[in-house]
Amino acid sequence: MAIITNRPKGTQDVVPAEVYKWQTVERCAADTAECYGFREIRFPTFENTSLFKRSVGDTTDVVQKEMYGVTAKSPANGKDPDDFTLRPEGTAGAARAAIENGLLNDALPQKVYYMISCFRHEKPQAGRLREFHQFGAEMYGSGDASADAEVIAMAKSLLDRLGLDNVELFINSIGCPKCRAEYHKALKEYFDGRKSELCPTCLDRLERNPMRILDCKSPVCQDVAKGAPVILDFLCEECSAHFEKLKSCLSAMDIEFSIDPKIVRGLDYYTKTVFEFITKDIGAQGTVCGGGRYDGLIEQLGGNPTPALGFAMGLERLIMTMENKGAEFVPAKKCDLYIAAMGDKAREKSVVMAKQLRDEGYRAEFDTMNRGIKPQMKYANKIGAAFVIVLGDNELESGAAKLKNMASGEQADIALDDKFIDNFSNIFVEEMFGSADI
RNA sequence: GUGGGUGUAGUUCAGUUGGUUAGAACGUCGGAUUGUGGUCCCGAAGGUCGUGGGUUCGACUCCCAUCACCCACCCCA
Repeated sequence: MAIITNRPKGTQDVVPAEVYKWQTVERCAADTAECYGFREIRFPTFENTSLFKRSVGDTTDVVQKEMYGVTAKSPANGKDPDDFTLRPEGTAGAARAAIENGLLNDALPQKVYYMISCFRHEKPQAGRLREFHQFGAEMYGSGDASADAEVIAMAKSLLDRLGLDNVELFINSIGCPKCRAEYHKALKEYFDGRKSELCPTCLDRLERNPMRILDCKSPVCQDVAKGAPVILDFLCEECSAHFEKLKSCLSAMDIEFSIDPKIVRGLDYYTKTVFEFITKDIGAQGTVCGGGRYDGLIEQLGGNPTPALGFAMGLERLIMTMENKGAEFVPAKKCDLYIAAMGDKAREKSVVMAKQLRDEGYRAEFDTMNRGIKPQMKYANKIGAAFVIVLGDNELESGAAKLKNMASGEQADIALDDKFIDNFSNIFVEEMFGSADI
């Protein structure tokens, strides 16, 4: 407890005993993305603040009250200090990088994915941290609904591979700027008529973004919202056709979904399709994946007009859902051979042997604690060593030692000559995999 | 920003209407005839009971403040 300072609020340490969970999710995500033709992209942890203001939206909560600014202690040459902020999400940075590096001038569609940490200054709670991690995927160039279907299918596929069948898909369309304007007008008219019933925050929303009222958790507002016009009735012909095509694509792929006209999304760049994968198993913050189409963003950021869409998954939420479900993680690899040694000469030899084994790709360990043989055995057991070899004066003299299989307890003779590693390999493969060929 | 809950060993927790050297389990380290792990047995280390005040002869226990963490609202992954 006498620690100099503890971790910042809303951040998390992942100890070695727990990383395997992260690794299984990260590897599975990368594999799935690449299977669908997405390639990894990397971009900075911080960007110019204006990037987020223009993409995520100046009026959103994320931009208004949740961003972490980054300032250098001393601005260079008396110039104005740079205005950077830690990324609160990945879509903006990925889009900026795609434009800046000319990806969008290459063969379309461009499909990218990323594994990043994001930062939002919120009050932490279950499934919500200030530094959190996202697996995201973005697809640039296609305005067709089959692209929406592909992106959703990829997300679904990852969830399936992780063993998460307790996650439900909800989709909606919030239309293009044209039909949304119509809808906003209708919404505003409706709520204006019932202003007196709305909660204070919703009165505010009425001016800024009336669609958010639909999302309000206050029972009174929900009641008022029940009679509100539905976006789907206001979609223009193109948006409506797009949504229909998406639905039939999903059905054709046997991907189950529900339509939820209340899904609005809190980021300004979305158009047409929006979707969420939600679980009820990890508390109030059950959105494990959220995404949608953002056909106007690339142009808004200075690129050529390019339709685009994507999604992000919260890695800690995924892991929590998996833990809760009892889904399987790929266990961490254990030590292959532990070299127990006694006496100076044997200890010296153990250092060399470990190096040679490691050069051949084996996970070898030896004692650096100067402990007796018994504690060494205990340690070998503790770290899950598959085999242990005991080295002492006797062995060095005779040039042979006992190789112990820790699972069975059986020991076999093994020569300590220059064929040692080959011999060990044979025994290792034989006993671990049951056959001599890998 | 607004509510609610919880703070006792590394971890998970006991601790009776306030009573003297604060306990267990797991973990760590060690021992059980000095060269062999896992089970069992024995032992050791490890806590200013979140922090600061107050009440009291006496506080882990009661009161106040403060901090931290957790959960929920809001928002989102």
